[in-house]
Amino acid sequence: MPKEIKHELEGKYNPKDFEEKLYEEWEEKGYFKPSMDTSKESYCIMMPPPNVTGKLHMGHALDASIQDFLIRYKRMKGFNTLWLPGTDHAAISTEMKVVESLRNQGIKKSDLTREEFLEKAWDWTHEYGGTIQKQQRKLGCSCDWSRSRFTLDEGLSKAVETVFLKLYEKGYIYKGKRMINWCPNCKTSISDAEVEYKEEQSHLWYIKYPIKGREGEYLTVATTRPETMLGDTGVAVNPKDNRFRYLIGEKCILPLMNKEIPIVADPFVDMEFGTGCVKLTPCHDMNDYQAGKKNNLEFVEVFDSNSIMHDLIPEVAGMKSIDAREVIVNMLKEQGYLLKIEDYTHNVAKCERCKTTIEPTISDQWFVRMDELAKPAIEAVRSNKVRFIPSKYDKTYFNWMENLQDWCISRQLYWGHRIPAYYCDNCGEIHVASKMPEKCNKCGHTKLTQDPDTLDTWFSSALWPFSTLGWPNQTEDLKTFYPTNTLVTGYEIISLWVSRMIFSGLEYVGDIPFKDVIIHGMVRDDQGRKMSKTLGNGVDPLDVIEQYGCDALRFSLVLGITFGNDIRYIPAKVEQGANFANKIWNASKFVLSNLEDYDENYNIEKLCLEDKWILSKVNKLAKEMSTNIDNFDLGVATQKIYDFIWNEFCDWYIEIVKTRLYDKNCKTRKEAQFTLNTVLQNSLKMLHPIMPFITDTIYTKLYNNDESIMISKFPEYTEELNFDKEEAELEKLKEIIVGIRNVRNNMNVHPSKKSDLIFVTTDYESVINESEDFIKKLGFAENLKIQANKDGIPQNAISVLADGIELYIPFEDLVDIEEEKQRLNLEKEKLVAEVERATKMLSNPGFVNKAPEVKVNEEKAKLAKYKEMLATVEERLANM
RNA sequence: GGUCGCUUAGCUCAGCUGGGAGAGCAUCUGCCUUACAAGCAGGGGGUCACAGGUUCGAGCCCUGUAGCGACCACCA
Repeated sequence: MPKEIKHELEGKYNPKDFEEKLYEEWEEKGYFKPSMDTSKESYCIMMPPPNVTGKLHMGHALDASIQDFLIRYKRMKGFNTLWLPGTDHAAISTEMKVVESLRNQGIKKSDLTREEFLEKAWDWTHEYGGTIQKQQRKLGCSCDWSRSRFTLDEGLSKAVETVFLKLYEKGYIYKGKRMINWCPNCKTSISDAEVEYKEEQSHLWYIKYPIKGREGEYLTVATTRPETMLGDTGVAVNPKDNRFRYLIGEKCILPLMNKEIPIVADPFVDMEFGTGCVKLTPCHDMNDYQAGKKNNLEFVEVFDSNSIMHDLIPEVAGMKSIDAREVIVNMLKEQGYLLKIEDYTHNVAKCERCKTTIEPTISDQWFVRMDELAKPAIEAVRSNKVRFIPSKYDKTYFNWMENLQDWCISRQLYWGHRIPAYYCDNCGEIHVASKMPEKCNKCGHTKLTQDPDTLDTWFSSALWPFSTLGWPNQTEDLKTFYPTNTLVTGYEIISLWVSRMIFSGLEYVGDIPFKDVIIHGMVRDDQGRKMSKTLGNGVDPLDVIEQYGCDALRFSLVLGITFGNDIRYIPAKVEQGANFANKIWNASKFVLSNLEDYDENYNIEKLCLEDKWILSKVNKLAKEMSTNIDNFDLGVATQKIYDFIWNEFCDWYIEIVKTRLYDKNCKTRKEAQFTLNTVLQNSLKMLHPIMPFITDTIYTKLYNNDESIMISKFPEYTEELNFDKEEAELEKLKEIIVGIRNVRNNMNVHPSKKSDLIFVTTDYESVINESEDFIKKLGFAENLKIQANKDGIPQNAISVLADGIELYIPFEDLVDIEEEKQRLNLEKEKLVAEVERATKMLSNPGFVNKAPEVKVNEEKAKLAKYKEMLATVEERLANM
């Protein structure tokens, strides 16, 4: 039964009246779910999962606007469309927040058992997490919430475990001692990507290291961390450094420890910096670690993971390392080893989460060997199976993938996927399995303990494109939607996430995870600064929606967007979006109010010039927009539909057609109504992926049989609605009308003052006759006259010229001869310049011979036209 | 330090494989014309960072310079 539709819009444009309600309706009706019609091509986007702890920011709004644009477009194009949402457990980030909330209750993490802590963490997640998904609804995201996933849920954990076991079997996962970034506050290893550098004021301490067997000779090393000198096991110089070359292979004496350590050569040493000699502390510095391994140096730990000094010398044993520094510096000074102290500013590694200074530490961790995994992933992009848009990000990707270190995947956290490894309490044998083994398969001992560590949060997000579809099970969803089509994300996680999804998909599922990767920039404030808490310049998208509506925000984010570059959040652009929405609202209100007697029995043969013009335009636009969107030129597509609706449909067509609507007896009234209804509908459809709410609200009031614009068909180009001739003719009339407006504006004529219009033309008589009504209205005219020559035109009439039509406006009382002369002279000047330019181009043999013929002909036509117009102007001037 | 990018109207930005410089906002002028003053009609405003080069022709291609930015690496 068809529902009762009121074909009218009430009140002013107020997005709050309908946006939220409409979203609920869409969701209820199941429009967000894929059709699962397998005869149709499928289209799938996996939403980059925001952190459960996250709060919606402009970056999300941009991300969502782009993805929803593509999804709604493809859905309307008939694809079996899935946009799958979800959230990430965000290991360290969430754990920190939970720890903080416990602290506020007076509970320390160490007071709780692992199980108790996890219980608290889940409670916290259920209470505070997931608000971001509620917020995403306000953005109009048409994702299938019934398929929403969480990286810690059962299915995804199963995928994580499967991958871990597979990689371990293949020998790609191993456990080993390596130097990692240790955060003494979070008490976990963190990845390079989670380290940030901050400039800090410090000192350089210059210390004397005497050379063994050469009385009085010594090397001077400069260090920012004198306390680590107790763990020095070598001194390095550059092999090309002539000052020290003779000492390579010799030994020097480590002060305070009285220990012989070797002098080695290593090219990493910068001869220009400091003294050119570097003390090597392999346990507490990345470079020293590498150099230590290369040169087979001893590894001596100076302090433990809590920064408590080991008992290397009794004076500092048990102290915090930072306190030990003072003691050691004093001792060096007293014993005459300290040469000088210099002020020095340098970059210090900090934990991204808690801002604590990172301690490079050697520790037992799990790693993934990357060499074999990287190869096919590099090839996938090189062969264009996976495409970056814009393509310049290929380089970022290759640069990262070709210089990969093994990936440290273990974290000393509770919140995450626990590593499925079990150690025999007796012999220490490692068992990697999905369940705790009954007994040790080496010694038969029955007591085993699971590894306490969890996995890096990126380990699970790397599986996102297929774990969300049910992998490792061969589900219907997996078959239908994998590989997915488009990934939309920012450049900051190409290396952390995108690259890992690519090698994961290839390795585990045997196919790329997605075909196109759209990389958008960051949303910055109106001055180009990053939006940050500390600057307080962040703009909350929800506030913007509250003020202007979701449609306006979405419009502002995609208008003119070019991928790869950062964009600025400009409030004026949101206003532009709101104004646009308001314009559409009012235009639609007008259209609907003139459609009350709409009936479908219009006569297609009776379509007027302007009807064909606008139908032809909207028809072509459908093709252009599709091409643009298919090429991911979303900004261009948005600009085009905006221009069409405002500058063509509203400013011209509606104004033109008013005379036919107001006259109830007009013979072509029905055709006007048909055109209005059709063009408005098609425009709304094309705009829908950008501004979903207002378009559906209006669409359902118009005359059609669709339940919602969401499930209607995107307009397709059809040859039947291509009217090139009529388009050109109407453009000519527009030119004339603009000419009339110009004249009147220049002369300051009040709109209420009407005049006659005298057309001098032979070719356009029928066109002008047919369009008489609107030419009169838009041209402020009382009467129209058409004649083949200039007979009887008042001396002081003002001329307007268009290609093929001459128009005279007899402003008897108003025309000032001098003014008109001036105007004509200006016109003449312009035309002379045009003729000169065209002549010059056509007399240029290079142009005539080498430019495409079309261009040359175009230029010839222009020249002829300008010459003709110039002759007319000159004649008029002569007659004055 | 390595890599990539940016510089176009007062502001924020478009400008596709080279073929007469565009939008929005701001500004100026005239209009409350029965959808819309959150509007309508018109106007002004640009040596396309600078210097060379290629070309018949350069905002667009090449080289260099200056300023800005991002990513990666990180210096004891």
